[in-house]
Amino acid sequence: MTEAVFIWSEATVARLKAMVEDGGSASDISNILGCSRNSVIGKVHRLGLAFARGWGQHETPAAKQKRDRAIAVKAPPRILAKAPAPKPKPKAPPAPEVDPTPKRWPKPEGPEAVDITALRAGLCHMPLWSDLRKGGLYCGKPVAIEGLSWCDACRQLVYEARPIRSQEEAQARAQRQVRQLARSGAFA
DNA sequence: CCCTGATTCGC
DNA sequence: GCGAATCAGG
Repeated sequence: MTEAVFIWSEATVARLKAMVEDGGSASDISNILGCSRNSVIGKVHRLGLAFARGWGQHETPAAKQKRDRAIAVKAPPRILAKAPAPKPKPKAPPAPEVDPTPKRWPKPEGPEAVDITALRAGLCHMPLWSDLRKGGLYCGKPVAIEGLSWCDACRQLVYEARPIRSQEEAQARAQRQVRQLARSGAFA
């Protein structure tokens, strides 16, 4: 069995960047990406990036709650108390129109894509796939919650932790998928 | 001792 | 370039 070797692929680096920008800690990111904390710190350093908070600074509870809430876009309204809700429901409620698996990388270009000069709070900060080397376009879609760095679709991409089996296999699969998506017009 | 990020240095 | 070991602050 070939040992799984972690590789900083372009996609992985994009996820790293996004999470760093979002204020994620080295530990958080390493757990999600499946590598060591030192690996994340070292990579961030070599990329010339910086973590949102400085040295030894623990995330303030307020900031953490805000970020956690932003990440957990759904779920907040927990109704544990037996609310005497009137519960009208005169007619069949429409099913949630949320696509459970929007597993597609954002389009390389689009009407909302912005460059670094136009990127601002409230717009999705997700770096767009293959244009990283071309000067960098960002998703630019409005975010759902203030303080959030990405739109829903991009957030799901970033926080989708993948178990690492064979790196070569994973990369080959990813490249195959990208080519197929390109052919099918997913980026068009 | 927990957490955090920073730095070094052999690979 | 990578990251374990080590260092340093909260």
